[in-house]
Amino acid sequence: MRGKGTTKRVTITDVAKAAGVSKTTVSRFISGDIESLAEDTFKRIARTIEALNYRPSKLARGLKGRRSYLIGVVLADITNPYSTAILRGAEDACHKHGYNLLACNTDNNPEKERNYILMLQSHHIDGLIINTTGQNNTLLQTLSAENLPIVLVDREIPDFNADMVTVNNRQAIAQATQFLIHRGYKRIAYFTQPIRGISTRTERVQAFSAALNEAGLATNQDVYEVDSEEQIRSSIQRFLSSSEEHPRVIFAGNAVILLKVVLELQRQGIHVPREVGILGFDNPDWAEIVQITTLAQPTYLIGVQAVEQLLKRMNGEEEPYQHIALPVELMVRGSTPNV
Amino acid sequence: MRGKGTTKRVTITDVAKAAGVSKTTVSRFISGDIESLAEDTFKRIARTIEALNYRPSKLARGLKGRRSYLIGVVLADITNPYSTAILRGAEDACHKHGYNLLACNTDNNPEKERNYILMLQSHHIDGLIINTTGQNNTLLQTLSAENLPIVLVDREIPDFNADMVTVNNRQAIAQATQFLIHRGYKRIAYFTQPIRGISTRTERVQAFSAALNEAGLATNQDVYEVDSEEQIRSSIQRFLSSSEEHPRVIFAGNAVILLKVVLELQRQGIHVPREVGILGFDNPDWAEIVQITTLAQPTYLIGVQAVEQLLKRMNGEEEPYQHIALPVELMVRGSTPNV
DNA sequence: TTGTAAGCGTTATCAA
DNA sequence: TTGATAACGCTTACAA
Repeated sequence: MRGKGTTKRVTITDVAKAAGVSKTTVSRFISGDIESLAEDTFKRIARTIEALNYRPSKLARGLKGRRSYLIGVVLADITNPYSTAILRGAEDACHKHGYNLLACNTDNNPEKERNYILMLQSHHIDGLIINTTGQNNTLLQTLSAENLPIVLVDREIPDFNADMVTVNNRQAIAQATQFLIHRGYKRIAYFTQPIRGISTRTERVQAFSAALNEAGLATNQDVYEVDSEEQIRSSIQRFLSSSEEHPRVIFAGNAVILLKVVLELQRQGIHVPREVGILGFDNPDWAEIVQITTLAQPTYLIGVQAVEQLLKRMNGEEEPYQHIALPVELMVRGSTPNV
Repeated sequence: MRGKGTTKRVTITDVAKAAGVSKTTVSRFISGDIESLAEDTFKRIARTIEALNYRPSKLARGLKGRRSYLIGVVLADITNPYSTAILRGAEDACHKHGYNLLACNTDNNPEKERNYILMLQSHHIDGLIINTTGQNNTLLQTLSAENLPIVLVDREIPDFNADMVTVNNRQAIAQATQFLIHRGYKRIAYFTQPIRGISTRTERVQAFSAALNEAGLATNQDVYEVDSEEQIRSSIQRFLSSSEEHPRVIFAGNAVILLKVVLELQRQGIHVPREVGILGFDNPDWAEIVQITTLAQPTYLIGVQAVEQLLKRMNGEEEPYQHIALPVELMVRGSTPNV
């Protein structure tokens, strides 16, 4: 009973009474079990529901053991346009199927993540979409074993059996790196957020090194794990002063790093692309304005697919777990001219 | 029962049995009613809960009539950085208090909005935060009358009694307009998304006209309601060709319009700020990169405040409804030089 | 085609 | 300090 006065909710019992039938019959109506209802009864119930303005309680339905119509989404950072787009896609898909989304934000903090997972569990979510820190694998395993459908997005967990929706990071990185080499860049620096065992970041760095090796270019020394402005500033300086004799370019591992790098270059008055080129993973809307070459992920689609996959599992599909890898598109813009 | 095999959830009954006490006693433990528990009992229950890995069901608690620990957030567009930031703030505040957020996206579509509100109701949400289309006022009134705490963010509803968290649009617009005039601009065009009775948009346009009038400048003919790229293109042309003899500037009513306008100017090769200045309401992260003067809203704070206000109401606070108007900050950048 | 009654996991009331 | 028991609003065997 919130607030002051108490207005009680219209329940299935009210409808049953008013329509002169049993709760069961009304329940059948609600669940769409129409065939087993006399036409007359059907109409009467329909009218009554309309008149009383009745809305079945998903809460009560959920408790009884079927579905809560709730899907949990646990993301590392809601503010990141990448996450937002996923959220958006997932939300649309949910709405289409009568589900609601419980949105959680972990800030890449494993404890917060754990906390959220437990909260979601206590809400009896029907499925979980998670962009995980990778530090709560046991808990996730348990939930999965308890038959909670889980879809991992963006990041994988080794030896974890679950559906996954990601992009093909290796291929994307290879494509972009080769593109840069073809354009004539001799020194390529890869800037990433701290790797910390996060699969996506590891994969991208590895693919980057592999692509450089394959092209016979120096490797490894040009991977920078950065986070703070200070780190970014010093890394940029280190890279630029060590590569003065060559055409060079910075490859930013995601949109967050990309933004910070661009801002820092600007602050230092370093001209793009004359002094250094730039290419970014993720394609934030401003990349077009600033004319930055990017790898665009189908983020919206990732969200939609994750929900679709969840729904399949919730409906009892038994097929082996799938790893859906969606394609990434290279958007060539002005920040990476031929050199 | 989702999936295939069925693992049943650990319930309060299991704990009670294992600990050799009644459900009631365990319930007391859960609800933090510690004083009425013997120390021995307390410890035993604690151990049992730990051992069985028990998590109380918020669903069941919700049904029983207390709280669902769910707060609904209905936003016009989750992708808009403005909305995202609110979501982020609200999410943080919720988490702090053990609540979860049900995130909904209406695309400014009144029917979708109505749909969502009803869905949220059926989940027994404890409170609602809404950035409304303004077309479901009756429904909102009803819910409010049924004691659902509601907080309006960003947009108001005339004659609607509820708490509100917004920014002071009039003051912000006045400040920015005067700033532009002081800088020497003689023609100022205001670009807004279709107004359609949305309070925020109306207010901003009115404040804009008022500020121009006060300064003795021509008014009204320079307000453009735009949405599609086509409309933006033609409006820009109309404005520029009608103002050739004066220093001029475009005032974008929000971040969505700002982005579109900047892109369009770029496509047409129109130089900012030499040929036309730009100022935007909202302060997306890329505004710093492109050096655009903006009005920055404390979006994160809006989300936090909305939740705090909700919690107060849920805890029975009876004070008159409040309208919290947070300050906007003018971020002066390169797109509006002295002319 | 419809209804009865038990139960989902909690909390509230009343007794002990 | 503890416990029985009846709700909360719905679904689901099982009957009729």
